[in-house]
Amino acid sequence: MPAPLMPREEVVRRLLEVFRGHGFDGASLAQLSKASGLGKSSLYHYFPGGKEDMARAVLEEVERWMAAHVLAPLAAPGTPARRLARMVKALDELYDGGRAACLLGNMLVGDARRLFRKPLKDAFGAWIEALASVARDAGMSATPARLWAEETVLSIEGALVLARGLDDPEPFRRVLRRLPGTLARS
Amino acid sequence: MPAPLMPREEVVRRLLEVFRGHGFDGASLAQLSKASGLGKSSLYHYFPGGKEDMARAVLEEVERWMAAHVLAPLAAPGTPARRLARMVKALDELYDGGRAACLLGNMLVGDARRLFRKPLKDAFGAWIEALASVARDAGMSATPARLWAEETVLSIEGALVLARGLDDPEPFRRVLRRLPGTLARS
DNA sequence: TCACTGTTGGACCAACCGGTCCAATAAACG
DNA sequence: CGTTTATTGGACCGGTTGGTCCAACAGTGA
Repeated sequence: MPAPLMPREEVVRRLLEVFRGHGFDGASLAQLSKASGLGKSSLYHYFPGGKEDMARAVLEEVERWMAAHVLAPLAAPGTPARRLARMVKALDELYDGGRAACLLGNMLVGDARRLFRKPLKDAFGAWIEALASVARDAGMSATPARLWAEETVLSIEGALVLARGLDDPEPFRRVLRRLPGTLARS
Repeated sequence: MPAPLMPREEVVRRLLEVFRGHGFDGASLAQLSKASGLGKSSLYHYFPGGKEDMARAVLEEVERWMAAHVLAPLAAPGTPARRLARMVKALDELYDGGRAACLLGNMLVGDARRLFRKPLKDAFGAWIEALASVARDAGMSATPARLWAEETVLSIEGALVLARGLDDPEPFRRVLRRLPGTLARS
């Protein structure tokens, strides 16, 4: 029983890059195979359900990543500003300073949206709830906290779209830079 | 020389719906043919360059639509608030109250982004410039006006993403509702 | 009426799609 | 060392892709 040459986690991470760049429909098995360095057979060994399975694993990886680098820091002890700052730093890396697209956002296009409606909804929902919790800790009452949280996620997603549209990562960086201030000012 | 049964404009509008729902990669010729009611041959008569040509025509149609329903109202005489309100109304219809996706946004995924980089950049750029002009008319100086304009576009795009992610058009409606106020307050 | 001509459907094509299969491999164990 | 077995590459499958082609069509002008 030979150990796998590449840990499944690493495979998933490579698949993620393909889906993130091309979306679900646009990601072909040939690309997925090339990017992962695995033959089709090995790919189907890891993911018996084919492309849909791969995308599902990628989404779960994103959920894990979010839990570790976004939800956990937001829920950790510390001042709201400090907790937000840790999320900002993680997002800046995840999105390569505004140069990379959002996997979740790209999964909302075409068949993928129907296929992954629930995990997508849950991911956005969890993110918003974690942010709202921080806002409440900063003294906001429930409803404004929720609205601020939605607006925050919305700004980040919108910034990624605009950054790709204008071919300039600046809008994304500006949104991240301003983010902590929006909490204090509200 | 028989007149075309369907004006080219109407064909393009039908193709738009397919691209907007499935993105460029996800839109197949079979879907495009069915949605337009045209056989492949007729489709290639209208668009000799194939799918890329169709997408280009769709993008041009969007540019025309934007010019008529967004840029023109924003540049028209009237108070800034009134001009903004007219754009808001148009956008609310275009995006079906937050239930429909953004064609421009979906064109940023996969090969399409490379293919249509320039028209996409121009479309976003023109939109932002028209908004910035309104902001300047409202008394803002150049730089804040530009920032406000970018933030406005970013909020709309982000709201569309979030609305689709949460499966709830409310974030989009809220952004539109609040939009006029953001100008006054800045 | 009839030739003309822009338009049409759909057969057809090679290439690629997602997916299956199996012989060959190579670490672990006896 | 040989057996076992999880893992592997890649040939292969039917179906679909984007794209081509052409015979038939239907208004128009003479």
